[in-house]
Amino acid sequence: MPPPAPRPSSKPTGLDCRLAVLGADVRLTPHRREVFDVLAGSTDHPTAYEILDRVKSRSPGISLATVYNCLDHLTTAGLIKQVQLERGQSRYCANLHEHVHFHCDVCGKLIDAHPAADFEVTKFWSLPRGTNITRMDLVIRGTCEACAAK
Amino acid sequence: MPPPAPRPSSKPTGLDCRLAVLGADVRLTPHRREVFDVLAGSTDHPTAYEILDRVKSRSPGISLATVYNCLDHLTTAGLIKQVQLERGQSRYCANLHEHVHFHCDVCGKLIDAHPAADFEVTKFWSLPRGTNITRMDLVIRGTCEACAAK
DNA sequence: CCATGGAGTTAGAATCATTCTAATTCTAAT
DNA sequence: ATTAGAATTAGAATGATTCTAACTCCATGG
Repeated sequence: MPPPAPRPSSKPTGLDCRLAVLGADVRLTPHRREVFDVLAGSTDHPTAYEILDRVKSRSPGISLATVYNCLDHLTTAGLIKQVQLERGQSRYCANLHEHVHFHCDVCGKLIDAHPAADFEVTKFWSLPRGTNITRMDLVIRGTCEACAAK
Repeated sequence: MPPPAPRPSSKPTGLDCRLAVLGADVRLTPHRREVFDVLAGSTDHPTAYEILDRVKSRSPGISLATVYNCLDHLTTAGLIKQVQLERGQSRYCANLHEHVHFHCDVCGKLIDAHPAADFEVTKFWSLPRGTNITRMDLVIRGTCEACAAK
């Protein structure tokens, strides 16, 4: 069967508002908005389950499936980042400034590290000609201040 | 009860041989050896399950649990690296030269990228004083040569 | 205004990767 | 040979995520 004709994009009214400032293209439904707000108000890179817990205080009825759904939409739109450190749960982060992550091998804490100087991937690693780079995820690992002091 | 006295480290004989060249400290049992060999002979960063498949041709009886067990030991010993790109399966890599990974968002291919110049994390990202860095994992994302050409 | 359709939401089931458990086998040092 | 610790195993258990199918909501068009 033929693919369905693309639906004419509706004007942003009502729920169809967008975070224009950030150039993102998602409908910010109440749940998505709350998930985003919770994440924006957290600095500890919560897991999906932790986010559910925090969103519940405002929207008691929300389900984990919806949290995952919202997180996926927000990630696709570039409003948040998914951080995959190791096997198991993904963590999420709404720090939209350019940054990388430091992970303490001892206590497991995740710390944002902000750029001190401009950095160009291609200066340091060679990739096949024609490769198109869109972004990079850097995880620095070691022992954090507090754990190193012990 | 008192902790058991540390077992006197035995001399490497028989299976207790070690990959001295690499400075690793694991007993290389036949299975671990085979898992390592399969990985060393692969450039496609296989998953645990793919490794099982490949090892099976030599050791038909090996189980997935043993593959995971071997992979964990080899990873701990620093003989291989575990690469976590996204939710889902971990991938493994026996490229022991310093390198980072490029991941194609279109076809999912994972490519090793080798350093072209010396790189110091602390030149580019600021971390709290006292932080002790032991290693870093960089994933560059974008579109690979072949997919970009389309 | 009401009907329609698409997107959002939901609970719960299903899936998938990984880890655990308990029994068994192997290895190296008594 | 005996023994203790490590490795291995199958299968069960767990945990995170995704899927499914029903349901709701809103914007649009008749």
